[in-house]
Amino acid sequence: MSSTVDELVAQLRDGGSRVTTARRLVLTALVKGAHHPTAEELLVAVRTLAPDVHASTVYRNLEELERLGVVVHTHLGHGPATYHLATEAHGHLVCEVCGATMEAPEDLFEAMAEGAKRRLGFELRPYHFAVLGVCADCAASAAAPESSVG
Amino acid sequence: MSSTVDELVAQLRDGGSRVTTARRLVLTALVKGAHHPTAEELLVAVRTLAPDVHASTVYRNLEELERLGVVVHTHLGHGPATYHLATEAHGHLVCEVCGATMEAPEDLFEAMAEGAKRRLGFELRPYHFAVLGVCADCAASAAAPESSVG
DNA sequence: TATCAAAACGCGACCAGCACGCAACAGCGT
DNA sequence: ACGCTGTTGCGTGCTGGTCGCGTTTTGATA
Repeated sequence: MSSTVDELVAQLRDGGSRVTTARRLVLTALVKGAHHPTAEELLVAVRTLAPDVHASTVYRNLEELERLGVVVHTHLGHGPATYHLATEAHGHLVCEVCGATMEAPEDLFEAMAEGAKRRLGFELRPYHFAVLGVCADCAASAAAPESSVG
Repeated sequence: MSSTVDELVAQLRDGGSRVTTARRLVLTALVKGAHHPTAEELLVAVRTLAPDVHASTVYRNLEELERLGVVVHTHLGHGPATYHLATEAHGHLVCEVCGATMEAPEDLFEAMAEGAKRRLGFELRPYHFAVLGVCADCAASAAAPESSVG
């Protein structure tokens, strides 16, 4: 599932894009770094190896990579967007209370997708925005007497 | 279903908040105005009757109204948040291609909510972010030869 | 009806997240 | 090695929203 940097670089060339240091480092950070990096976090990672890379370069690279279908971005909440490889696309469940993020099982959306398609002709792409809710832990805390987090 | 301004004003007083001109006008705009107004659109509506109301006043009022559970906000896409009365809360389906917004049938989320609860202990609140996808019209256009929107 | 503390307001400054224009630079086909 | 053109660094700008501060307004009380 997880692509190598070289494979992604090949995708770039196939798409007619050039392969630059900054671009390769962005891909490396996406392949080897944390799970849901923001543009800012990617910038930091890139700068550990190439300190002069500018923020707008990272934004432009992410835009280009997204155009080529190499990466996708997802909104997990009110903060900045998070990025990951298109091959790792998946839905997200985010707890409104504690902010915990979990990957949604692939089939969780199936019944809803099928219903939307059949009843409305609407083809769900439920990966772009997270689905919010309350995680098991926070639901338990809310039921308990002392905690009313807010 | 749709509350009156007076009822909402009563909710404000119950919550310990004062009732000001700006606040009443925000509520009026929410009750009588378009379906998914942004803060900016609410500001414009308010200003038709009270031209000197400041943007930050509208933002602060919406924040306070949300804290009191009178209104909720929803993100329909990458743009500004949209607001509506808490009594009218519902899920949204937004077309990634043409931007069309539709209200999701209440039961569309049922199977998914039940699955998330049973398998992950996660209580879905699927109203805060829209669920994206491709609407029937755009799906038809994409299938047709000439169009490949992007 | 007058008083007054606290809530809300107007205003401007500020912030995050990101887009853009431009000149210099660098990838890569030749 | 050359040159075309995509990419970069840098600054500047934009949108959507927040914050601090001094003034005004609300509404409980006298």
